[in-house]
Amino acid sequence: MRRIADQIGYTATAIYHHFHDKDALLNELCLNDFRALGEALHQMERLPDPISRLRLMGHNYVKFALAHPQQFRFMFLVERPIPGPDVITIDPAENGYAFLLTNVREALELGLFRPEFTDAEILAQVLWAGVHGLATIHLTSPAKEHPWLELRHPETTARMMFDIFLRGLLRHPNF
Amino acid sequence: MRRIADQIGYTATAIYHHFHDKDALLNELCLNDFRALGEALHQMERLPDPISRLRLMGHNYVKFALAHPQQFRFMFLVERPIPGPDVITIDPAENGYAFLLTNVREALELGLFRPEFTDAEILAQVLWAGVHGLATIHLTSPAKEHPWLELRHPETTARMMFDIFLRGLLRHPNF
DNA sequence: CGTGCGACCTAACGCCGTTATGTTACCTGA
DNA sequence: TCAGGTAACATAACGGCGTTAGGTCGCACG
Repeated sequence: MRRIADQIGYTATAIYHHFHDKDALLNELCLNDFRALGEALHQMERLPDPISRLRLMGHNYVKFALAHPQQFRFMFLVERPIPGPDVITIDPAENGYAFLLTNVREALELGLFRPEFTDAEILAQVLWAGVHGLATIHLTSPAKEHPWLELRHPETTARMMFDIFLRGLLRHPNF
Repeated sequence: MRRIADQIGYTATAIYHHFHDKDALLNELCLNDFRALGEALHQMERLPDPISRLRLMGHNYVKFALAHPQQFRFMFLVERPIPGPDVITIDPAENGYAFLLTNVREALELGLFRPEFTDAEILAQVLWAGVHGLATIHLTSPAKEHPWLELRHPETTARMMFDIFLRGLLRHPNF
């Protein structure tokens, strides 16, 4: 808090007139990052094909994590009292998960997936887990330090992951 | 450190005679957890089929994370100076990733995967990312607090993830 | 013109990791 | 046998942290 205060030209106590405590401040900053991620995800030329949109979303997710490692770590890897239900909006334009869900639903309704897949929620979570795990590993792994782990280029790995996922998911894989 | 010392019946400074600083102590504990994870992963009836082994490994990974959330968080989600290359062994029996890698290699050599897949390392990382992301999401998500995210049962999600992965990977999916 | 209030400060509290400086019990070699 | 070294602890204190109590100042408003 003192260091933040120094950087913005105030004393630490001044911050407490605007935020209840450190967590409240961090949550506010974190919420900002979530909005940035949501924007990064749905910021794409409005592709007609939901499958292409899913691909691009995954790509953007990994790209965001690698381009803004501090923010990503901050959003998902730092233990912090979770913000109340009120602060995270449900608008797909801002909430990345909701946006993912609508795209999965669209693909489901178009009958693009194999018939055994019917639950959009669980499919969305499988897809999210894939890219999230990839991002997390690349952000937290002691990469260069340990020769037994040769981390492949994240975007290449992501592309391969999408290929595997989609071949497993799609009724008629066209690649 | 003071609280740890209290719990073990010593003063905080006594700890500094056995560990250089707090990080050294935490790294030692963390290493312990990594060994436990490695053991949990390769602790399976020696299945003849590498695909079944991969499935079971993934299942065990998620199960470990959910059964020992503190340890898992501690291993992967807590920022901490990374331990030197010397402390993590390369023996597949202890190192979970190495064990994953050998199983992927075996499946590759048996020609179980589609021909476009040749790099064991990148395949292992895709598989790891999947279960790791799933575990991470379930350990860090504000789950019940946010109605817009209906987290499905992790083991069910994991099974569906394996099905999708394997259908995308295998030359002859038999399910 | 007085009052209230928001924005900010100084000083201090209690907690934390860490260190300087003992103290004690035991082992070891002449 | 005993002097000296050493391992295993302790006490007291340091600096830094988040946080709070209390005070100052300027401005809006009846």
